[in-house]
Amino acid sequence: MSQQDNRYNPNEIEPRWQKKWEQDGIYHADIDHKQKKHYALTMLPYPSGDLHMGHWFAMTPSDARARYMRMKGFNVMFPIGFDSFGLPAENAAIQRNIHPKKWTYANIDRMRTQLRSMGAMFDWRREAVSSDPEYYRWTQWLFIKLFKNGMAYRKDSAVDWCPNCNTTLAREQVIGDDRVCERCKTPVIKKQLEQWFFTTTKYAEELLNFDGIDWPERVQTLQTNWIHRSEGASVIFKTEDGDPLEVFTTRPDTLWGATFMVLAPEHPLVEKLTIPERHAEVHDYQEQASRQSDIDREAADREKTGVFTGGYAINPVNGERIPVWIADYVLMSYGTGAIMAVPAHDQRDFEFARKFGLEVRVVIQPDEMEPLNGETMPESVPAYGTMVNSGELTSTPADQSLQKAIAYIEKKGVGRGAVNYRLRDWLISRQRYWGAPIPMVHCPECGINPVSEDELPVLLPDDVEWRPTGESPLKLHPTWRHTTCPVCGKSAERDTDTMDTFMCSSWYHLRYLSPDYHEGPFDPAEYDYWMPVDTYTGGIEHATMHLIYTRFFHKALRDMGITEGHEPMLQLRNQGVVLGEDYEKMSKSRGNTVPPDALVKKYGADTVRAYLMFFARWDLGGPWDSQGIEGSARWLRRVWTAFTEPAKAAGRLDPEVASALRRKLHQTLQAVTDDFETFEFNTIVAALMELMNEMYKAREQGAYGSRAWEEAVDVYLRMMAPVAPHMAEELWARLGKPYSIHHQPWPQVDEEATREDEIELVVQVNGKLRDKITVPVGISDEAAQAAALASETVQKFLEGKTPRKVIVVGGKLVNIVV
RNA sequence: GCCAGAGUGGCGGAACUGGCAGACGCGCGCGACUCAAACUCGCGUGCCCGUAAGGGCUUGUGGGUUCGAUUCCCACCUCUGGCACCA
Repeated sequence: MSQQDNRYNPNEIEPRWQKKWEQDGIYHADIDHKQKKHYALTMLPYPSGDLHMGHWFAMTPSDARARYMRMKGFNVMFPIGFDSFGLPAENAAIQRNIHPKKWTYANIDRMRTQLRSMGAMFDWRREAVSSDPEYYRWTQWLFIKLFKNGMAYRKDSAVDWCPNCNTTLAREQVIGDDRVCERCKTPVIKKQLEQWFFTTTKYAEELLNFDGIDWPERVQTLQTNWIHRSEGASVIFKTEDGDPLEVFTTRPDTLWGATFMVLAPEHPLVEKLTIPERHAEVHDYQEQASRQSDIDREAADREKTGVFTGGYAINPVNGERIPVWIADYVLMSYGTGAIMAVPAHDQRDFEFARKFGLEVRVVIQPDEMEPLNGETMPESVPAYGTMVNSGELTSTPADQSLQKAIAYIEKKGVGRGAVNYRLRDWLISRQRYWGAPIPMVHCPECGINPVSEDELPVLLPDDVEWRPTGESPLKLHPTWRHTTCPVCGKSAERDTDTMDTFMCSSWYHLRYLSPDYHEGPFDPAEYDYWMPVDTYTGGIEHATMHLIYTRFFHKALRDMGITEGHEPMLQLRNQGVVLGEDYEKMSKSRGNTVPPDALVKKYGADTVRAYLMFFARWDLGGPWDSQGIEGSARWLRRVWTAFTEPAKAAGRLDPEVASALRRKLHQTLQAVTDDFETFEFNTIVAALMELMNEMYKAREQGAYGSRAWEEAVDVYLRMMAPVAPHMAEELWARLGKPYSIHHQPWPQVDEEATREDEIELVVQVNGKLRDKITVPVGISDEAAQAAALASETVQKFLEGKTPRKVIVVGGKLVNIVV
């Protein structure tokens, strides 16, 4: 072979193997009941145009892990697809006057090529594209199923609206302190609209339960906080007219301290409660509140505002007549939109009471405090204490007050213990074009009914004006919305909204099972074999969106008999974010993006993969370092040289060197195996680098060509195959080993070989390292102690004093205390 | 304010169950190869004092437990993320 042929040339090697793997279908995952299955899933990408570093960082370690599992003997399915409905396609259409479909599918084509360049083990036969009619047909079918089972419903309410995207958003898609749109970061506003919702709240309690799934603590916390369960009581007050006015409270033991009530300005009873003299004022306030953005309205430090309706309500525990106010600090969207105000024990109510001169009545007296005085107290006491001024319950101690209060209201029939959640139902309607049409028909006679299943999919028309007007583009289409009622057959109108794209991604893991299946969303045989997903990888930013939706979806489908089991994904692992070299988030506007394509061209995919696994902890991510990648490139070149060029120092091999090589090899194998299990990719590469350094030394000491060397090469290539699949395959082939390395089993650790026969005994005097002595493994504690005391250096530090105590840590360390 | 997560050399990061802090890599320094540069290879590289031998210090800060703490406990500081007038 010429010098030229021998050089490591990833640009020649990588496409060649990719082509061969594809031709041979070596990554096809088919049902095989003789093998244990492993469904490895990486979050599907949105086809935004180019694969960026974030995709590589998410996918290549996931791929390496999937490859490892395959070598461990699992039948691994690692599918890929595209979450291809969504706003960017429309925005591109508007900016560049190109059809969203054309833009999307061109991007998909480009990204397929880029994804192939990663050399991942994707089974492309299972690719699913959510904007394909054969995909969204089933998205629509699932919508209808949910509707028929009472889990999709319409509601008129104040919803979040993004004025830039011109569409409604789900509560989860409004983010941060300043309540901005998840996609475009524009502050959202409220609009009163009738929209479709899914009953996610029905599963609030179950979603809090993570038993049986191995998900990061962090995600569990985020979801738990998001769902925000609070325990308390629901209590029915009555207006003077006798209308029930239900409130939720976490402190039913403070009911006797309720000195007024506050309703959200939008509360339906406001109109009726308001006396004529107050009508104008109340109306003005309602107007003002409705115009305010959520940012203003929900700013916690804002001074309380509100107006008195002139109406009164009756406190059911003591029959007291208390004034009813409206204020924007009470939200229509949480609880019942009405609260009982207990100013003595709630800071918000306290501020409100002081501002408007309302009574502050103490009903809880903390045991360790001076008696509280409602008139003079400077702030509320959100307390734990003995009940006072509370009728029959006066003197109830703190630890029983809640329970007694609930029993009391239940006995009186004015309320009951209740649980409330912050989680809202999932708003699914979007007033945009590039999404799955909601398969419902509005008939003036028969109401709203689903399209009959055999007419699915309700196709998205190509010829629309997609400019965002605030109206659904489908509504503006001259003919599309006109149809006939599936019930009476008379003319009727289609729903012109499309679905939130999170709906498409809530079940894509099921479509991967059988993307060409026509009898249902997935083939039950495939489902039975592959589901649930064993390992799911993706970004943490989806914790309260996609990951809640997909869990909800699975549970809803389970209750309809479509899926089985309680959870769709057993194990979840999150990767962090690759930052730019300036430590800032990579973005085009900052100009700090690093294009993976250029790096692949310069270094090869294997180097890019290796560096992405090596440069940071996978779960944390970190700043890119364009010099750092040289280290990974160097490593691979060293491997190449070590395995392709004969050593200069061939010859006799010292048995010591051979067993040291075997020891290091099997120790590394142990470490690499452990790290694959725990997703610690950076130390996998580090361990392989370390072993290579040792192998270089052994090579120069005559190990080359020996049995130990052959074993090391064989095991080394298998270990690196998940990380650098192309180079491993190429070297494997050059060494005349059977195709393909990716069909080889993961090597077995030889425990015997990992054992050291000598150790360095660490000797400390008063906890400080003073000497290291080489002793045989398995040395007795007595012998270790004797050896330590015999050390000259130790004697020097003992300064003739007698040891007070000697601690021997078996085969590791001796600490002499004087 | 509440709930998570994280603070380790010039930099990215390592360290199993409380036992050699700084693996591996980047960068840097010295050397080999080369006419030269790049590549490659070898050696060194936490900080301070010291010519050296050697010594002292060191995992955000301050305490504690322990023979011994990056690791456990308490308090605090900083950063990141989430939630926040949620009754």
